[in-house]
Amino acid sequence: MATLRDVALRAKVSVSTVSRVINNEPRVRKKTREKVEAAILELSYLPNRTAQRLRSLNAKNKLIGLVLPDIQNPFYVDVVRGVEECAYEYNFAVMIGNFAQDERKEKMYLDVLQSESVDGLIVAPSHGRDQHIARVMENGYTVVCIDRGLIGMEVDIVKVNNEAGAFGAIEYLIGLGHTRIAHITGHPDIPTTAERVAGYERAMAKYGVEVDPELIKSSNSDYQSGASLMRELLELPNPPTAVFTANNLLTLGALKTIHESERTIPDDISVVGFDDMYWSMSLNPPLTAVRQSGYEIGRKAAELLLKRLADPHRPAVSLVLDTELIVRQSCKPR
Amino acid sequence: MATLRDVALRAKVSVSTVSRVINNEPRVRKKTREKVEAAILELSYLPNRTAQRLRSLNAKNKLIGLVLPDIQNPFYVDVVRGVEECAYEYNFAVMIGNFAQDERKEKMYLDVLQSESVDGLIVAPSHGRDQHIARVMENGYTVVCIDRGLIGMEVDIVKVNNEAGAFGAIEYLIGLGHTRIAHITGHPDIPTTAERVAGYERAMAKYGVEVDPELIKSSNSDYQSGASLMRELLELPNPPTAVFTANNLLTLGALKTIHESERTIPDDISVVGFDDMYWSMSLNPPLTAVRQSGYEIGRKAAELLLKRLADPHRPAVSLVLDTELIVRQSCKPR
DNA sequence: GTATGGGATGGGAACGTTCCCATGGAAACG
DNA sequence: CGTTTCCATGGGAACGTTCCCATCCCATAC
Repeated sequence: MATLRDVALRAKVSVSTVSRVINNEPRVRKKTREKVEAAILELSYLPNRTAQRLRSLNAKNKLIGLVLPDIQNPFYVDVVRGVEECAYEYNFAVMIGNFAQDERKEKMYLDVLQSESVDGLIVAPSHGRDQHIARVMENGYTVVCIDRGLIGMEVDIVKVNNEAGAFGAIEYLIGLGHTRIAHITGHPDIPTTAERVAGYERAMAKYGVEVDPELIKSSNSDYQSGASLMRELLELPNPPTAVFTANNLLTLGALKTIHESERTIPDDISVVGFDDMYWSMSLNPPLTAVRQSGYEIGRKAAELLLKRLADPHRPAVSLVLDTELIVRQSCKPR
Repeated sequence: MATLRDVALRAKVSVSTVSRVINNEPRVRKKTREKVEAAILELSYLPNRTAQRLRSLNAKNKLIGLVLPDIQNPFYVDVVRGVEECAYEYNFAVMIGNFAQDERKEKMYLDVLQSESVDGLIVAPSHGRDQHIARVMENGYTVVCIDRGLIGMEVDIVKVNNEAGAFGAIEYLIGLGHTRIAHITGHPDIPTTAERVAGYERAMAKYGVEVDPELIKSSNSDYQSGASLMRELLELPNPPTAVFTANNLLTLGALKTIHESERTIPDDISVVGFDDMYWSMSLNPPLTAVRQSGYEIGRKAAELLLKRLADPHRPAVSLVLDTELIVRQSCKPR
């Protein structure tokens, strides 16, 4: 591949001048610039980003890292879209690491991205006391957290009001006359889990509905867990009449179990899921869900990161977006 | 961040020696190695991959690029998983570019990844005569194509037998007594589209079912197109009794339209989709689909790439995986 | 005409590595 | 004991940029 030097030789100018041209610096005579541009075209020269990055310490790398817990989860796919679209507009490239809820893998990706000298990172911490991310911040990297905060750290956060979202879902179910409302939650260490449980409990308390501890189930935040926890609930001597699932994957898993058990929704059991998907209305039945826009979260996070890159001394911001209850047909009055 | 030099100073050895340690070269005395390792730990040193990459021309960068047409499509998410898992095992990092079916964006990501001096690329070409990818190969990069080939190029390919997959789906529908079978296909320029249409036509021909051209619809390969093409089909004076949708997104879009029109599947219309999803059984009704394993495709592609990196002179391989018809409940005898 | 200034350009160090080559010393051999 | 060999280590150039500094040229002011 052609280098700066090749272009310089071809255009009969110095390396410095070519560098100035590709960086759009004003101090280049029009004629020179044209000569250089011609040479660039002829050699189909591409700046070597590796060398650029090695050399410059300013935010010129045009690369941001995105570290996600689970790319299988459609929610995070939306986040990717949001981040990417914003980054693209500003000519930033995005490097994605998917750690699949595996903390070792998370650390590995964090290390790799630091080694790549990214300008900044957008991360969904595996839990609130994520040491690895704290370490990254100590190393001077700009970080924006999504979905989950970081305890005791001054850091930009974009998330959703999980407590209120869950509260709304439960309130809705209670309004339909349900009292035996189960909650399939995510992994207990994930901050959003606690927030969603809190919303559940607050709603139950507000309407004086007793919380039966055996109706709150948790293990992991994945499809398998959703399926198996739902099975446990259905096998209870006094099974729930409604279930609130704490994320996408859990919802899908729970639906699978319910369908396998030959029960029908919402006649036998009502379902509200956290996380909406664009194809939720094609589910059986069209799913009533608490929508949080992954796209919006991703986009805002990227904007925040880019802004902070421009002004590192801006105080940390905590952006809490609202959720919306999308009522479809998976719930029925009791 | 600590550099090689810092570590060298701390361990009282030369930079070269430290470099040897981090590259596991044998020619280092045990005592020296331990000294260096201690220093690395104390300074929590991370090799700067940017500098490593700049310097070394061998396949030591441990970075592969993955360029995908649409990360919204669950199929490609599975591909990502497959690639990533294989890469992780070999300590490679993956850099993902999602070009959202936008050729300009595709070129941008291809350029960026070249500029990043990746070791190799896994790409799903936007179409069979993709000039951009050809250019990348001319530049000497190792490329593996997935899902779609590259006309007239000696390149590794991992794909699925689309023609046979489609054939099987149509054969199944004909076996149920359907004759007015619509086909909602993807973008006409995408090679897989043509292959799937060919399978459709071969099946129709084999069983002597007349092909009504107005039942073959195409525009783009996305959710919106699926929805609107399905609408056109339903508005036909003599609507189809079955529909075969050529991918994931088209299927979901078509389902949306059918549900909105208050028709029921499979009573009013039977549906077979290309692409299975882990939650297909939770759709309304559980979807009959042609399964292709994105995970397997991604994994094989990564293996092929890594192998070729080790042996650049290996002749190009074309891996064609089989599809499988998963019969659920979205079809009914006519 | 000389001095002053500023815009355009070139030269070269530096970024953090790798890798070739040089060097020193211990072991092995006669 | 001297010579050879080999292993462990160090020195320093190179990778392709950026950016500081120096230089040169030309215009303007005196």
